[in-house]
Amino acid sequence: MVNIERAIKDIGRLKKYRKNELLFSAQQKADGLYYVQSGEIRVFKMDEQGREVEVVRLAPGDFLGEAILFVSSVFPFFAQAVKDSQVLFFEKNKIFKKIDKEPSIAKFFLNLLARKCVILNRRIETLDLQTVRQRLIQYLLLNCSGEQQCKVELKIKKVELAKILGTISETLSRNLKQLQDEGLIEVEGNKIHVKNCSKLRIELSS
Amino acid sequence: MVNIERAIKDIGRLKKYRKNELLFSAQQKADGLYYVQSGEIRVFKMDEQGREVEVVRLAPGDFLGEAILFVSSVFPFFAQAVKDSQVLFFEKNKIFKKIDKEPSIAKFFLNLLARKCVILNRRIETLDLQTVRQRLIQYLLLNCSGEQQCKVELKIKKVELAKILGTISETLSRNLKQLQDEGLIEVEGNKIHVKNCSKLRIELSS
DNA sequence: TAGTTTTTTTGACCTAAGTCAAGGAAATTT
DNA sequence: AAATTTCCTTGACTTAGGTCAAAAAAACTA
Repeated sequence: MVNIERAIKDIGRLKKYRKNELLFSAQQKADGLYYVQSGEIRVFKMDEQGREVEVVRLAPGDFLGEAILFVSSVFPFFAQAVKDSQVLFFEKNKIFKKIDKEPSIAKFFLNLLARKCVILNRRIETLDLQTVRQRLIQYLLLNCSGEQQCKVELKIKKVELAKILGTISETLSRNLKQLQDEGLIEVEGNKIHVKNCSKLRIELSS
Repeated sequence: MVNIERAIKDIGRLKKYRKNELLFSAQQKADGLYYVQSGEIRVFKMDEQGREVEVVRLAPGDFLGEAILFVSSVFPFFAQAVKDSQVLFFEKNKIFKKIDKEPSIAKFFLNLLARKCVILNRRIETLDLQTVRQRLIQYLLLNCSGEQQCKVELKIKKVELAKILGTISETLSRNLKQLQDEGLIEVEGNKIHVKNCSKLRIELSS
């Protein structure tokens, strides 16, 4: 697997973007995919009023445009560097040529897309839960470290977490307080200590 | 592309299931993927209380287990024939061997997974909309036929549609009525005539 | 066609969660 | 350390949408 990773990076071309620079715009032909090496990339859409609606933020290690590439069309969103960033750009033609010669490359991308599907499915399952409380609990359980020490350290702002959970910061704040009052968690800044995993788990499935 | 489809079907093994028969159970090792040729397959999970929670229903032409296969693990759900059904079963090993010899097969599956990602993304976008009304409008706009004749013929029960929209049938019913009272649509059984597409489109993006 | 079952709609009621507005608390900047 | 800005929490209010119960309408079955 290590060799494959290297083989793949070999086809990539290093690109550097300064803060606020656009990687690409919506409607632009998707002629490749990106891999974030450093920095931070903001992916967003634009609504009819011209307001920007953030879709996701990418950290080092994340891919961008994998799915679009293999359905061959245009990007449905914008991508912009939030900080100075380095990305690898993989040209569509190069990838396809490489796949023809090297099946393991194909398997790498198959695995990449499959994992993406799994992540998206999990996201849908979360959004399908009715209450913010349930979605928050699910988030905590999925993100807390090992069985014993159930701790979650938020690496994003609470406004962002609220968006992920399909709600707003006020409601998130109230729900966190509620769970704390019930003695189920302990909130301290951006660290959340889950005190009763099993009780939370039971609540999710009832 | 036709040849590829045929090549793929060649690796598949025809399997027949009678009504109510299980294709596989949760936790069972995912050693292949399925393609529905005829009949109807119900995919569901089981919660801690042993209640069945339906995930999706598959019609002829649908694939099942594509994503799971390429992350190599166990099925996270059950699959059961709702009617007598015929499916093609593709063994994992065979697919992987074929991919090694035939890159176009790899591309077929890459495309399949990529399209799945796009569908899942669209689903998430829908669920991210706050109100049932918005989600319903989005559904109508995405599913109505050509520009001129904006008609939607529901091929599923309204209870099912409600689930897709992340709500319940009562709320769906009320929302349909509301839109009708506003003169935006005309409901007649399972046919919905969208009378003012542009007005609906504007509402979505405000 | 009458009877039975399934699906959809309607009504009354209530709670989760959104909006608006205002304080606090952190983090940054000067 | 004071001043700003950004982020988070709280309170009062309102509403979308869920629950329960029952009626109406469709779809089957005999």
